[in-house]
Amino acid sequence: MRITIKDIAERAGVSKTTVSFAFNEPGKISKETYDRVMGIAGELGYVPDPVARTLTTKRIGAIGLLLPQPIPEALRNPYLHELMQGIGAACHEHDFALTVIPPVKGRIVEAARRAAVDAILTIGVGPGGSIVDLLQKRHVPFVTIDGKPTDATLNVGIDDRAAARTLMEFVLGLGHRRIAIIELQSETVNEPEERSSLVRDARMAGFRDALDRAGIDLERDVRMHLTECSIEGGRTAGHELLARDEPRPTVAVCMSDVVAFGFYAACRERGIRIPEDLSVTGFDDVPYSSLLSPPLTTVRQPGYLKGYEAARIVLERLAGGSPGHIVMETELVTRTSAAAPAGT
Amino acid sequence: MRITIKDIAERAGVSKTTVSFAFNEPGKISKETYDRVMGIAGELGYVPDPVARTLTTKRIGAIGLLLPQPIPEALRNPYLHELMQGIGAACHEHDFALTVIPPVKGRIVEAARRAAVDAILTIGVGPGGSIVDLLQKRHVPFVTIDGKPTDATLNVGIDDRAAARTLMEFVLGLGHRRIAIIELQSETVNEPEERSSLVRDARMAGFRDALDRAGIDLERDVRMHLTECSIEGGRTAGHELLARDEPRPTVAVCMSDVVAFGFYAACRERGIRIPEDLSVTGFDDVPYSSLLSPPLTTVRQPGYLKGYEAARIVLERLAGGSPGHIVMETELVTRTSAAAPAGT
DNA sequence: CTGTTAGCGCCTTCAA
DNA sequence: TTGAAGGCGCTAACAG
Repeated sequence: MRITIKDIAERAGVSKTTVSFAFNEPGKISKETYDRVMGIAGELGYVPDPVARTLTTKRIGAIGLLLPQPIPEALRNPYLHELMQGIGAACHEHDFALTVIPPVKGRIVEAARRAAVDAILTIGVGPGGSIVDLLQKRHVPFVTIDGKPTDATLNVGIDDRAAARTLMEFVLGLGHRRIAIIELQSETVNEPEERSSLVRDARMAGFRDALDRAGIDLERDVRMHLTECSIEGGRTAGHELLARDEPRPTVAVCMSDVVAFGFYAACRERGIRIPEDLSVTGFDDVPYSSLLSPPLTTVRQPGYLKGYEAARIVLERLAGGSPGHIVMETELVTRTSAAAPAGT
Repeated sequence: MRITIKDIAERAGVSKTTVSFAFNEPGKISKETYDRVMGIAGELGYVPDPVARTLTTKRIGAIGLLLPQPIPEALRNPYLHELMQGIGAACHEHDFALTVIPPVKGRIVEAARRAAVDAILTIGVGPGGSIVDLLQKRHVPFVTIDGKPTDATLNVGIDDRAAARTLMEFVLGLGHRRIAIIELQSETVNEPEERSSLVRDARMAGFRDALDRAGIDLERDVRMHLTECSIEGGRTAGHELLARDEPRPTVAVCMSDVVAFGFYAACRERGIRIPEDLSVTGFDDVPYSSLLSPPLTTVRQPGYLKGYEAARIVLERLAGGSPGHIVMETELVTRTSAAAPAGT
């Protein structure tokens, strides 16, 4: 049997209220009672139960991060680490913990239903989903990251489409015409309706914008590869692409830096030089992108800041405020992994 | 006002129990009542409160990971990402969430005190600490990762000392005599008593074992650099070390891969070639270590598996089992970042 | 199959 | 400064 506030009260010959005060508002009781109560609490090893406490205070001290995939998969993407660091920074300011919430039995709504947190951050969730509906019912303030800004959903994001277009324009400007796009496949865990990836769709639209203008038909002239968002995913895609007999693309446009990393590995394993034999680009600009050889040409987006701002405004909401959407800047970072195609 | 089980019960003309059954054990009530109850719940937007539920079920569905530092700092080390992926895999099997718990006001005990979780994993906490004491009082099962196995604390770890010795022996075998060790500095957030780093101490002991045998005095002949465990920390240490006038060390032995990554950056910025001008070694063998150029010589330890096993056994404990300590294997991974010193 | 009655452990009015 | 009583929202016996 755990020892409770009642035990301490009895042993100290005071009421539960007094014990509660001792722990929460020591100023309200005399030093003598305080000492006596705390002394006994120490002896008996009493620690107030955080859950019971939450039931009345309505604060559990944690903000939830709703993941579209199981934790191991999700954490393979260093971009998420950036996001989490930013969220962690905001948590630090408010002494909050960060609860990472994976789908339950493949269902993200179910996870949202049972999450014991004060506020929630979602990744890539659209406004139409049942998650939004649920969170509203629960009265848990939430903010979407890389979602879709609407009246009903507060969002922190970037203009993925414009950023993707800029990147593709740069690639085209280099002279590339045989292009491969390494696209992110949807998580397999969610229900079909929730499964569309807003980010992927927006980036594809941006690519298409640039391609269209250059007179290139995405469906016909561009080689598409679907892959998991991880080093291994990129590596596999790289091998698949490089193993083909057809004329090799001159550039691999990866939808995420981490995928490009895997691509690097595949290239090395096959003796393909970057960028001499093949140009590679990424998206995100995580710290490793500048460490690899050659440094990766990519689109920088402020992952840390996105996480920080998202957490900050969801906490602001929790406190009764009404912050607005946030759109952040991106920047094309040209390094040496992408060059003009050979024979130009 | 939130809507509660009571509202549903009244509206449906049944007792709270029935509503509870509808949500938890639908088999125990008739289909008709079930439909009626759920219909009303749907209309009114009722979602059972996870916290209230926890008060009686004694299960909140989350396992806590107690961090010795604020989240942003801690997450700068990719080794932690590995650990978390493993923990996440175990969470997945049990439909648990993972609550990352940073120190509260610089105090890790305080964080442990208020964490609303079913079980706890700690990183690098010794058995003597107040944390262990507290967790025992709270009756929260816990397992230490990279801690110290004792009767009172279940631990999952490796033999850091032996691994470090093996690494240093390898370095010495290569012929290096001017050695620099890039050591991890303690987190600054914790109270002095909690601040010692078991891992760092064990690895230093291992280095010393090897050095002693080679007749090298660690205090006198080895250059020590303290640094934060991050890319930036390694980069800073690298610049400090390389900026000196004295004869440059021929090898930099980093206590963590991520520090070595930063060292790579510093070397590149100064035009120092690895390993021609300077050998570099790491510790952990995270995925990026084999992607960088040159691939990093390091000690592999199974981060993912450690996380997985730690979470698995703490959950086993939660379920009433009595698992034992786990010691995992390490392996020296010799790649090309370390070679014989120039002029050998 | 359904309802009644008790708590779970704590905080918080309101009085004293 | 302290105490008594009530309630937070839910589940868990135990009846019926």
